[in-house]
Amino acid sequence: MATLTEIAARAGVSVSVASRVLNGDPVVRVREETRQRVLQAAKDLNYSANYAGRALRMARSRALALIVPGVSSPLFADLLAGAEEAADAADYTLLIGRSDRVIAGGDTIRRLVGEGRVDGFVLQRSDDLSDQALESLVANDARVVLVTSRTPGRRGSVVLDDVAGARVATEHLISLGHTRIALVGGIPSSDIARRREQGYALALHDAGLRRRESLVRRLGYTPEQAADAIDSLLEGSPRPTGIVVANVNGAIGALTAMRRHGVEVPDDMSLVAYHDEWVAEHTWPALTTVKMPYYEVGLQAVRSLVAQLGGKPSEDIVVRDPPPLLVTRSSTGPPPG
Amino acid sequence: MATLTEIAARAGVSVSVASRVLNGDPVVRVREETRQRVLQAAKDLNYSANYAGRALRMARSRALALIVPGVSSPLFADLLAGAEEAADAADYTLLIGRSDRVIAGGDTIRRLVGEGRVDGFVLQRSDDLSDQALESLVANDARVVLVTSRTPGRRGSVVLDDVAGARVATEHLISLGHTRIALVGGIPSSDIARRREQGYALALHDAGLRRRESLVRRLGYTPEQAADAIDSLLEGSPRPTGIVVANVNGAIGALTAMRRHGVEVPDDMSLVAYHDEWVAEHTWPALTTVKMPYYEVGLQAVRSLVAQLGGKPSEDIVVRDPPPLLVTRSSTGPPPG
DNA sequence: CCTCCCTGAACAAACGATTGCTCAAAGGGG
DNA sequence: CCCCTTTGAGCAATCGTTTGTTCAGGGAGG
Repeated sequence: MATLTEIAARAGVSVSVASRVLNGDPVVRVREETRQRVLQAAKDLNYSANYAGRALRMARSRALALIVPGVSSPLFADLLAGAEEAADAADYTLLIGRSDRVIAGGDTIRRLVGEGRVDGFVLQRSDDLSDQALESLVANDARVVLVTSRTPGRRGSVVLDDVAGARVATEHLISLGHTRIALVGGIPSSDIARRREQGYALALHDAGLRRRESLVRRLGYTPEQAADAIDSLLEGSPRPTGIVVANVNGAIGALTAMRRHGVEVPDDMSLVAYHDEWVAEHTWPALTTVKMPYYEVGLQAVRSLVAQLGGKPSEDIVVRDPPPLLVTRSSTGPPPG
Repeated sequence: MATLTEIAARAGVSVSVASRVLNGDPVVRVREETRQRVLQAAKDLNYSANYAGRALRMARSRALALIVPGVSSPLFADLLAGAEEAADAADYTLLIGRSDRVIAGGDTIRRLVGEGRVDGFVLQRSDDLSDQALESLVANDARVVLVTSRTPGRRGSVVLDDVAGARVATEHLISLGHTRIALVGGIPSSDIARRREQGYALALHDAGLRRRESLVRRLGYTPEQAADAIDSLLEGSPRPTGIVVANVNGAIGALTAMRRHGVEVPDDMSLVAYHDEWVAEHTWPALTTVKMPYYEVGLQAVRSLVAQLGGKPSEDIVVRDPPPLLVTRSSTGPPPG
């Protein structure tokens, strides 16, 4: 908790010299010996610049917020790791907030930007954060980058290549010989869900397979919603032999539902999930998944935000590198018969 | 981004009056009409006090950090929710940090306190955060409250009632008629693991059952470590008929291992896990668990920290309310035969 | 010897909010 | 009519940094 004044006193210089030396100000003109004295004093007193003083003077907090719907997913852990990496590299502090608190009227987030605690934020929308609520957040002059999801009319986003990811999942089933392939997808109002469905459709089309509306469900990504989708698919006819579940949490609910129906996976029916997380390895049967590059999304999002703060125009990025990775486990196999 | 100066100008008063009115300073003496003008001006301009200015003057950031080993567990989500609740109530902003970054030499955390960005923090140690590293963190005059785990010689902690929780798990198996009950526990150097083992031992003792060292494994909480523990337990003799796994992640690995050995759960062997999270409902079979009050730990930890910042002495709390809750699902049943 | 320029460093003004003091005007009591 | 108290509000210092500007001294060139 040493102040710059104390450093200066100990080094026998003025605060301005101390400041310039410690910040490596290119304008500085000091004797090497003086410079060393300042550096030594700072080290002795374990100095680090008081955040409030600096932020006040600079009108910049050098902090960024990562605001997400839920904090408890391994997917989020990857996103966070990437974001932290980029924030560290740019010498920003990264704060974490939950977007449901934005909705809940908790003004945590609003205060974060309103009080100038952060210079900008990376926002992963939850499906129930309305466009309007979003805009009210963004109304302040804080800079924003959206991740995984986009909003028409708003620039600044980093998203996964959902089309390619869903395509990889679908093509895996096709290559195993499946022809009746169902999709358990997200709600149609979500741009993410639409992109994934598009990838699914493209894969079918390229393989010369017919896309049947009766094999598509658009209920949502929770285990319960996916279970409902499975119930309904199993009642229909013809039954699919392979299912693409557009989210790993949904796939877990799907497995439960299929077990309830006495459907053996993968002997009776194959299941491939979009997204990979550790629990996929421990379900029964272990889930075949498509791993998407969340780490890179976090990384690029923060980089893009920092660039924006530096005055660069905002950009819309699709992360294609690394490409979606098929992780083959035990939930997929050739169709029965 | 309106400043106090702008508010004052708009209301036709001095900044000092504006400040006092907006902060409800009891010393203030203003005409009601003047007061209203200030309030109105603040509302018109959507004023919120600049954080840096206030923090500088007050030498307080009114921010707290919650520092945890990993961010991707539903258990953490509960802890976080409680902490946020308490922080909001006390009008503090809550930041989140990862303790592995403390170790990794990333000085994110050190900066958090060194630069005065936070007034104190709640720390959940990871097992590999050495006492020494901990002390170096705490060396600064920032206040700290430890959660879930304790360190001898350091005051200020909030922990679960691990003894009671492990006891509930064990007693559940006892009440089903099991007599050969194994424990898959954590590493002995952890105080958490020791308390859970103690609860297990107490339950056996109270039921008049013999505690056999050959039925205890102390490898750790990851799925892999628990799987190893199961492998070794199944080779031994006599085989247990019921197993307490001292962590839900471990239980998932245990299920995988038991399936590999052809052991039917719960017909051949019962499994009860310490900690409840949503995935426990979707494993096969669904896991019987003991739910622990993580939310309250977060709540109490922040409350205690805030009290400490207010000058109160630090305290060591064991959260006993609500008590451990047995969630019965499908992984437990009477012993075979 | 005078002037000019460079070096090395200090001065001082912000940034926005808080808070102890001061101060003018009004009101009341003697 | 004068003095004292109370009311209502403004003044100004301060927190720790950054940064544009000033300034003293010394050396070099004319």
